[in-house]
Amino acid sequence: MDERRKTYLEAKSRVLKALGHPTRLLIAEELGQGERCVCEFVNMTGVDYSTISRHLAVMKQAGLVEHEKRGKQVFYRLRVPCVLNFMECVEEVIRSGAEEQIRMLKQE
Amino acid sequence: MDERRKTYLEAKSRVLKALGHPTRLLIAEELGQGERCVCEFVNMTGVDYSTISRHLAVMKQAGLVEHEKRGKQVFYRLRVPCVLNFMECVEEVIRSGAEEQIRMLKQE
DNA sequence: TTTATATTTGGCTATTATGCCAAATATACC
DNA sequence: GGTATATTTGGCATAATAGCCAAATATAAA
Repeated sequence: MDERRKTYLEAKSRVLKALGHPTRLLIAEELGQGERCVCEFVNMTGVDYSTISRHLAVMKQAGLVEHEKRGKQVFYRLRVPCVLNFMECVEEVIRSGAEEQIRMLKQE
Repeated sequence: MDERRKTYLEAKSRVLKALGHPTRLLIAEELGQGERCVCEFVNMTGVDYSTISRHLAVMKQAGLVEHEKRGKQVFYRLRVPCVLNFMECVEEVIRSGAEEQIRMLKQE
């Protein structure tokens, strides 16, 4: 496999990985509704500020979000909203997986 | 946050996480061209059979792939090909991230 | 039935990710 | 300036991932 493809696979998988955590996916989905401050994610999830802050850093690093400081608060937004379009297909994967499970159970 | 959403976020993030590794993403992309046996991924990547086998198990568990044994070989295929449609948007995230990096460099 | 090939699993180690607490920083408000 | 609020960072403990080797399993072929 050539080096270029390898590097590109790493970059692309970093983006997908940044969505591959329940809290970060929640953040992405919420940002789909518009910008949010860090505190809103803290309230919504009940996890520590420091944890949310680190999740946001992962998402920033992957290129998913950008932020802006206004007053005491920091507001985050989705840089590329098309990532939310993944969800329909992801849901299909889950449905299809569930059906498979059921089929397997019946067979045994 | 209600329990149902939490469970759903976990399922969805598991799917994205299963694509969030360079080797597994390569596997997904290759399967986009048609079914492949395990040995092909081993040859293509140079990583151990045992490692590829475990990556495939992660993808199976997430609902991304299914397999069929024929003779000595096991063939894998994508269960839900729409996951490959993510890539265009993922590439946009990367481009947009790169542009941001350049902008930041110029500012400093 | 022995042998060779393809794949998975057990076991281990090293690396990375997650999450908390406490401390640092930044900003508004008094 | 002092205080309160919002956020990030350092430090640490624990858990999860990734990858290898060796061994187990399955199947075909000799």
